[in-house]
Amino acid sequence: METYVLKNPDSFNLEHIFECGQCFRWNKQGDNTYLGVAEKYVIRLEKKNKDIIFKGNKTKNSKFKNLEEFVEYYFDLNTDYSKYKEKLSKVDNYLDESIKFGEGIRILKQDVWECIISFIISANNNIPRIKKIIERIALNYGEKIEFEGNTYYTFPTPEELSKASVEDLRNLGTGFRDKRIYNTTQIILSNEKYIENLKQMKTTKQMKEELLKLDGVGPKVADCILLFSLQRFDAFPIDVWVRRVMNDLYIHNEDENKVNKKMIQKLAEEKFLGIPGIAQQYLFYWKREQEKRA
DNA sequence: TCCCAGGCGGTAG
DNA sequence: CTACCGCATGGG
Repeated sequence: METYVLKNPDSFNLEHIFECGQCFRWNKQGDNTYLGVAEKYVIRLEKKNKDIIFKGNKTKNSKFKNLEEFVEYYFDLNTDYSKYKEKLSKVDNYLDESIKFGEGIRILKQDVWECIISFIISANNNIPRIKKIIERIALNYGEKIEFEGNTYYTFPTPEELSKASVEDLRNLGTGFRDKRIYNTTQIILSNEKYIENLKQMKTTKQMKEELLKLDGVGPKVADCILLFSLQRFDAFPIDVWVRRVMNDLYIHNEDENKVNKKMIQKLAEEKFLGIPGIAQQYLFYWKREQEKRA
């Protein structure tokens, strides 16, 4: 078991980070800590006074030297969010308010492969069920990690997941997404450098075109992968919540379902100073929490 | 029972 | 190119 303490961090609120819709494997515990599995680590985060205490354990296959190194990477600690918040706050009162509401949001640097499969599963699905399916995949095909006397499972590698047949995937509750997961696993497995090549591409557009070739990856899923695992802050995933908040604030169409995606995309590009992905997270979190409390 | 959920792929026009 | 439809599954 490893421990790491982050002293008085800026823009770092556990609820904001883990409930803003970017991840599926982090869960709030009864004692207000957050517990999750990421890369080859299982980690518990606890806020103590102004500090964040990380405790975790990993498998032998982690690419990271230690917990500190992983935390620095995964939570993107070298990115200064105050600068983004300052810029976006000036856009208008809505952004200002949503940033005040979710001031502690950070966009995680999640594993690209896990993100691809997770968001393929997200299509026409609800969040509790998405989380359950991902947990079942990890339980059946991932690697064990012991922590605090309990057993956790990593998200499987492409090699590990390739052991699942289409039928196996169906039996995990993936529904019609079974073939998409299977096919995409095969594509990525057949190109050893797929992820590496993707990361090296120069433009977001180039990356997106590549992602769209994968079975089960359309425009929205591709944008989620770009934003949540490839640090493409110019990606702007439009889901029902983003459509709703953009319509409510800027477009005012009677029927939000009739609002054209292209119109929203264009508006985001014009308004959000080249970092619409970050703006999206504040707006998404703000809107969803409002709705939950209503 | 019916409806919906962080879309996508396929097909028709 | 856009518009629509079917899709597995489980919870409300």
